Amino acid sequence: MLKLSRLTDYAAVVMAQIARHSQASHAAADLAEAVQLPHPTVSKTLKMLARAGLLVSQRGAQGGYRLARPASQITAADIIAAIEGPVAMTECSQAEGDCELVATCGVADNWQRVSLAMRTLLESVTLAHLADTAPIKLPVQLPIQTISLSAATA
Amino acid sequence: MLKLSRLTDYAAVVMAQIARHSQASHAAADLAEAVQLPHPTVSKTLKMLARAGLLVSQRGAQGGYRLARPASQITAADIIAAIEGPVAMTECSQAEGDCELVATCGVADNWQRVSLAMRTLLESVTLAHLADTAPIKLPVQLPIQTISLSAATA
DNA sequence: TCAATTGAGTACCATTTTAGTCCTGTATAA
DNA sequence: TTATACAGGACTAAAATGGTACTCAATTGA
Repeated sequence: MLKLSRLTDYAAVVMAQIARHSQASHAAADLAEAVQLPHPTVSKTLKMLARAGLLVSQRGAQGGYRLARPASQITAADIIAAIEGPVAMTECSQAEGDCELVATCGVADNWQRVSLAMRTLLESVTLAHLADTAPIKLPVQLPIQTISLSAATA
Repeated sequence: MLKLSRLTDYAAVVMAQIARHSQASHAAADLAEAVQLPHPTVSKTLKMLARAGLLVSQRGAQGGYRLARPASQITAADIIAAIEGPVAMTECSQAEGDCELVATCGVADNWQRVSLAMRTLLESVTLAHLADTAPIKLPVQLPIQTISLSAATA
């Protein structure tokens, strides 16, 4: 379904939770309680986010996690990449030359372009947007016209 | 990695192959040969595409598969949906009310908007685009500006 | 009417991915 | 120095995915 994995979903929720109180340090246990998810799973998610450089961790008493940079500078693509790896629609859009079907495939190039457009879209959504309880406005009818796909659009 | 499943990838390749010779009927075995993939897998993919109404099948000698409608009227979203189900980023963007974490989640609405934008993007890419050996031009820098995400864009 | 062709359907197995748990180690602050 | 809290890794269970095999049904044409 081209879905995010559950862990990625958790990551977004947890990040949003932290972003809403970005001054404080958040212990894994507190976050787990706040979002009603199992401790170990939240903990694992936090570790992945920290390793990806989106969070900084502080050990010891009064320690916890904080955003590594302002919420407006963390994108949805960052969060997804932290958990699932780089956003790419097909095998061959990640690393080129691995697919032995290139000759008969014939759609690789175009998939990569679509993939790129999706990545760009996800990069345009920031954590600040996600954490905002007021819904972001997405003029969803737009892309059809604005993202020109015809070869004529040189 | 927000990746397509391998079967979906196959589906796109096979559809493109059919689209390039849309007059003829294509036997599963021929297609498998053309795209260098195992027969049974291609066969399975074709059946899913046919059930989704993207292909029509003809049994018996000289039978095979043909496009149910012109390639320009079949979208990437159609193909993905045929194999993986509807494009949706999170559990709750498919059917509402199933997630018992709504209260603590706080990002559901915004994810749904992002999801919708992605679906729109995929709907704007047609099989005709994919099958075209000439790469489609995607002005990938555009969306950041054009797809306004700020709440100010009422 | 019969045989060859070709898709339909189903059941099944192997593999991989995903999710979740647990345990031990280490850094920090009070 | 002790309680707190993250780090890391090993491990298990469950689910999704991918692939195979086999049988049935429909169509064509000799």
